[in-house]
Amino acid sequence: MDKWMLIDGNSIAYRAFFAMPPLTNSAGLHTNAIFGFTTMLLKLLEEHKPTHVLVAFDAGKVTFRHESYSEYKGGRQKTPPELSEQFPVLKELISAFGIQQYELNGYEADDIIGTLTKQADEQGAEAVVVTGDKDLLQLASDRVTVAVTRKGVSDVDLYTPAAIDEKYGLKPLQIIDLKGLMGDTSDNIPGVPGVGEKTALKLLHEHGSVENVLANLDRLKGKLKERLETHAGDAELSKKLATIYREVPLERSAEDIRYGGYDAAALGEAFRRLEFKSLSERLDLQAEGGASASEAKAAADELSLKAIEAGGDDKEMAELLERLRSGARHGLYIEAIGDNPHHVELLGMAVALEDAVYVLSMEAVKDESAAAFREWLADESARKSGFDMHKAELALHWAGLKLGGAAFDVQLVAYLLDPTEGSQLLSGICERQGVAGPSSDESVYGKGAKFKVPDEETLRRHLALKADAVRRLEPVLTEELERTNMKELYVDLEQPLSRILAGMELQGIQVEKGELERLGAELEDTLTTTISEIYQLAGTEFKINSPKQLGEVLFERLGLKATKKTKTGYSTDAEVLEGLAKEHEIIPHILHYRQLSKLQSTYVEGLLKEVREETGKIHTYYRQTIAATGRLSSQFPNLQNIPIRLEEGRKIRKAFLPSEPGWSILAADYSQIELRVLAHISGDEGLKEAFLHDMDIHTKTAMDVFGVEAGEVDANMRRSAKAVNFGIVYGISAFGLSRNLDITPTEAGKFIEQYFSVFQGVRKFMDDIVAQAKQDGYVTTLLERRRYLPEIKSSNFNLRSFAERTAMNTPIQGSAADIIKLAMVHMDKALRERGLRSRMLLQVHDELVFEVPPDELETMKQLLPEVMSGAAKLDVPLKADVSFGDNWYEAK
DNA sequence: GGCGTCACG
DNA sequence: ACGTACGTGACGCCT
Repeated sequence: MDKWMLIDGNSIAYRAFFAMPPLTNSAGLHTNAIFGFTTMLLKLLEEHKPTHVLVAFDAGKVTFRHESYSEYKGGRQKTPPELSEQFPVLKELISAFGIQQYELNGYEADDIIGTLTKQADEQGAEAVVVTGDKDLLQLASDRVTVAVTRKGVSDVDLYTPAAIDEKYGLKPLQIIDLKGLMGDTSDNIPGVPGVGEKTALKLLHEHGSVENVLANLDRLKGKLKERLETHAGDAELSKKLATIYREVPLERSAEDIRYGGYDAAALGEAFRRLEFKSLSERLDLQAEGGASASEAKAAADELSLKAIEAGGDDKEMAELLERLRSGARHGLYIEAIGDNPHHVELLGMAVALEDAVYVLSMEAVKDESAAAFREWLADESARKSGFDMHKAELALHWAGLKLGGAAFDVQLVAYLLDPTEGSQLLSGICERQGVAGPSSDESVYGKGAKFKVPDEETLRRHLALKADAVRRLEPVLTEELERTNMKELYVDLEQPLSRILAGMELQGIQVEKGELERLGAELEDTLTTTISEIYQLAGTEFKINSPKQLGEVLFERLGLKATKKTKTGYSTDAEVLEGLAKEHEIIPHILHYRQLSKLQSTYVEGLLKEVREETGKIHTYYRQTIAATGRLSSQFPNLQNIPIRLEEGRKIRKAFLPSEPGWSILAADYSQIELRVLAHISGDEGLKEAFLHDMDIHTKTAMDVFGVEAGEVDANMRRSAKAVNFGIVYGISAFGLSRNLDITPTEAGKFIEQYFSVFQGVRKFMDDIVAQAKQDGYVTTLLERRRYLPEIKSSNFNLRSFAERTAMNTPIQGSAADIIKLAMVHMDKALRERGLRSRMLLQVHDELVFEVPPDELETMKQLLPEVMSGAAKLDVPLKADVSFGDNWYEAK
């Protein structure tokens, strides 16, 4: 039977563009969308073996839809130039594939595809529609399947009418009604405000269509009814806009789009120009009967999967161990479910070898027959390749198991290769690297309330695919690390650090619940009186924590003047309130309330919930693959934002203690590390001079900017200079500085100009780094950590400006992060070499916190600042100030 | 789940 | 003319 494949060209190109990391050939042409498109195309051709193929594109800016709604697709971001330049090349490539493409003025690709599926249906052919846009689900029928890309491009979900029914409980055509109610921001289709997918589905399950919903409004009530009444017209219009037109006057016949395979010579040439080496090799291999990308996936599907269960035949276990002990290249995957690794559920693990994947249930791992396997897991000298072994190490620890010898971590390496990639999921990493991978966790487990562990067979297969993906990713990622000069950063810094972090987290920090509870009780008292004062002054009771209600009280009931608004209403943030402080007696009380309630909910109640009953300790989780600059982040709870600036909050730190009697908390923080880094990388003579003489940098800046002597710098001048210094580190703008100092942008601009005329090396650095980012597409830190800034070439002012500030800030913040990470690795080594019992507990970006036995206090007071300042050799000295006490509060 | 707010460096 | 300072995480409210 004939099978037509109809591809929504614009949609897939867009998806590919945003799913792939930036990629250019040596001529400077961006190629990531083309690469993603091609990877997907190859896979689809292999999987579906279509007899007819067509790629449809949108043509022109105006379609018939604009006649009924001129705002259609309005407000949409302009196609980034990095993508537009790829379209002509993509179209050539599609021709080299021997595939027909088609566009028609006044119609969108959807309409062309809709018309063709109708024709396919009439001719009794099957069709598969490929798109990134769920709107096209309306085309599904007995013969038409819609393949929608899932989080990127290389994976698709196949929607038949049955699948649509299962997922949405709707018939394909009702997708139009769904969109009519929900709207679609990306196409500027309004829908009904406040109606999202959930509400829309509920309405449609009950009434079937937009028209029926509107006809039965009397059966609804409240806000929803109101909104549907007000926006009935929008809903009807939106439905109309979402309806695909299936009578496009096409000038193509079925015969025109018959697919006869690609022209190897033309395609080879196109790949060479694009510098798609891996794709080229795959196709060459394919010509010789080797494995193509899609065949690799097929091979993965046919993995030889060996399930190892508790009390089972131990022949396979013996076989696995023998091969692991011989150092066979492998991929290890340990499935830990849950966000907090100190409280996860382990579902099993898998070890992939070249020709087989062994999947072990947790019972099997804990079984007496698996003693040798556990020994291998724990063996520090047995090199392991895995995925997020940091989390795995914690999870296994709490399950009474050890993980040692982590040597290659796919997640950590993927983070280094592109730290801005939101979540480093294995499925996404595979996609970006063009390697066959597992389905997304979400599709296997579901999410949120629907989370469910699947049947054994599905689970085993999922784990097997993950372990196998890890095994196949290792060489690919290693090559990437080398290409980007980050091998050393990984091997000598990030990988060892991940083990140190796990150690700190497992150690935990002692917290005295009694102290928190005392503070909580005090807060409670003050809160109670503050609340009643606020109610009294407002003349009404309301939820002070609700910005909506607070706004109504302040700006409507009390008639204060609203100075700023947010998306949803009045802004009531501290800046606004401080501006109103003199206008009404209630304002200081509200500010006070805010401060106390933050302390109570986040720091007293929040922290109390995190204290482990058995040990009285809090175990945070440092995340090494989140921050785009290379910093760590801390979760469950966040111990990097414990109050310090205001005395009331600072008292929280009294609850953090050493875990052994008589020990001390020792802390050391870098002094002005970011400005010292700036002095180093900019080479600015004035700035270097200041640090070589260990001057107060803000006073020195004030002297130079205001042209006065040290004695003439008053508090206000120093404050301004300090703000300028912050601004410099953040990637200065007159607007930002003006807001911070509460002066006009013009005045701020003068400050900045004055600063740059004194610190000319800094100005040069700022100019150069932006130019370099534009040229290379990325910036780097001291240790070659990389951050891509594709938006630096954007034609959108905001996006571009943001990227420029990031280009200035990331080398500074990121190098500072590199340095303290180095200090952690050096410190860990120093402690072990000297046989010290002191323990590293916390890192707070420029500060390290230890617990120290009394007999080591003197040693540590020397050693710690020494190691920290010696972590990197810069053109200016690094300085660390050390302090200690009986708790974290006292160590100041 | 999105938003506003606020804690830290 | 544009309209933001850089990097994070947690809480309460509201829909």
